[in-house]
Amino acid sequence: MTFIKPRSTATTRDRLLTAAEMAILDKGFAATSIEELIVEVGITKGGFFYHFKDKSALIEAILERHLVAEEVWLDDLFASAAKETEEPLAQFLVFLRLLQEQMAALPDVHPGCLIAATCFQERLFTQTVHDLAQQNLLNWRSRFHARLTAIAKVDPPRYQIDLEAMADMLVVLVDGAIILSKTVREKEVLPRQIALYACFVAGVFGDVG
Amino acid sequence: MTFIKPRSTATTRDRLLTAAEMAILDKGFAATSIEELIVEVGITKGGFFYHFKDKSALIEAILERHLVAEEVWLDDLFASAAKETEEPLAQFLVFLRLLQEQMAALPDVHPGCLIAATCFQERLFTQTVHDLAQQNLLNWRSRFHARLTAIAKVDPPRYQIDLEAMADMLVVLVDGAIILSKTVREKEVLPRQIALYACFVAGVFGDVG
DNA sequence: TGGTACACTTGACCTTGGGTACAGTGACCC
DNA sequence: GGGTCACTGTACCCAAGGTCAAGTGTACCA
Repeated sequence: MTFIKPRSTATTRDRLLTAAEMAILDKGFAATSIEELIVEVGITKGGFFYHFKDKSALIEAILERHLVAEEVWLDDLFASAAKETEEPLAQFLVFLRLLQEQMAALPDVHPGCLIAATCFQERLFTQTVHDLAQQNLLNWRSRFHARLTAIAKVDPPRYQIDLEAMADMLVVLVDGAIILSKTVREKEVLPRQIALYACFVAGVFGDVG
Repeated sequence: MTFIKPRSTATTRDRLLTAAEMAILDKGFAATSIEELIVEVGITKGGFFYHFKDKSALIEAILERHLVAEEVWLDDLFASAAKETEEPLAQFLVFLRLLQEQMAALPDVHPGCLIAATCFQERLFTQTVHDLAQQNLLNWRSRFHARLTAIAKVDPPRYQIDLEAMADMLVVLVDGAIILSKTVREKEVLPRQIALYACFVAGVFGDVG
């Protein structure tokens, strides 16, 4: 009766993470039970707690993995943009266009932002989780801020502007657009906001007709 | 032993709503137990379920009350702005300034947006809750869109711009800024984003130096 | 004055789900 | 052939959501 699958090293843990990430983005952390995850992955409760000491450890691991993946993804987008042009403003606008295209290409409403999902569950998570989320957003902020500073050096802004707030604005727009998009069930919201942000940037630094 | 307080009509229900709203904004819906609410309000479990058939009914009621309060608050801000000037663009900019001031005056990081808190808990709530949230955001969208259209009639935009996206942008910015603000624990984020949005609006429609 | 509706209380009980504990067990590795 | 890894299986605890039925003081109304 005891059907034992071949030893699967880290695969089971990874499949657990993937199943959990999808379920959490889909319906939220609290609504995702350990039970359904182990059924999906095909292990038992003991197996789950062998990998993660509790539910919080699970979301910590998801966030960590997510952070790395997102970093790579952002790097790729920046690299693609850098291939097209060397001029900082043009490069940033290409990056925004790529970002917009990727968001528009998603089949459904954006599955949602893990950070935001954890943000409204304060007491449910450990400090580590909140620290990871913070680190992630600060990373976006500083990356965009560096770009904007580089742009401002070449193309000084037409009027006095808060570059740090402008860097934050993209982060904020993405998270906010996901909320609006999910709530009103319109997938165009996110790409449209990115496009509008690009307009803003172009209007501040460039000469738009 | 049975200590019976004077009949309190709707007060108990209202106190329950207030306690729940604060707790939910503070730590999330899932982390808020019925137990702690009834202790705070000083009733028993039976009393709770007398007022609300379940936890979902509680958040429905909170959202309903919130929707009304927010509407009044928005109306007041618009009315105050209308007192200062009649010109649509100037009026909207005054409104944004007032909004910014109110957000900056909050003692802490903004307690958070109920809509966003529900958005990432899809399966935990009833359809009614999501419909209420949707209605709320669509209300903001259409209000701001009406303002922007009025502005565009008097001061045509300097370049082709998507006014609906621009209306959404304010909604998106507020929700997104709350997330960023809560996550990185910087209360200035929200007022700064509103200020930046005002810059954007002024830059699109007005003549800024 | 008496009746009825309201706003609860009390307490017993059920279920789900997170979490613990621990003794196995097959596969793989040295 | 011994140890470790990656689990299984079982049994059990606790918190929290939720149900049910019977009771009780208060207020208002006829």
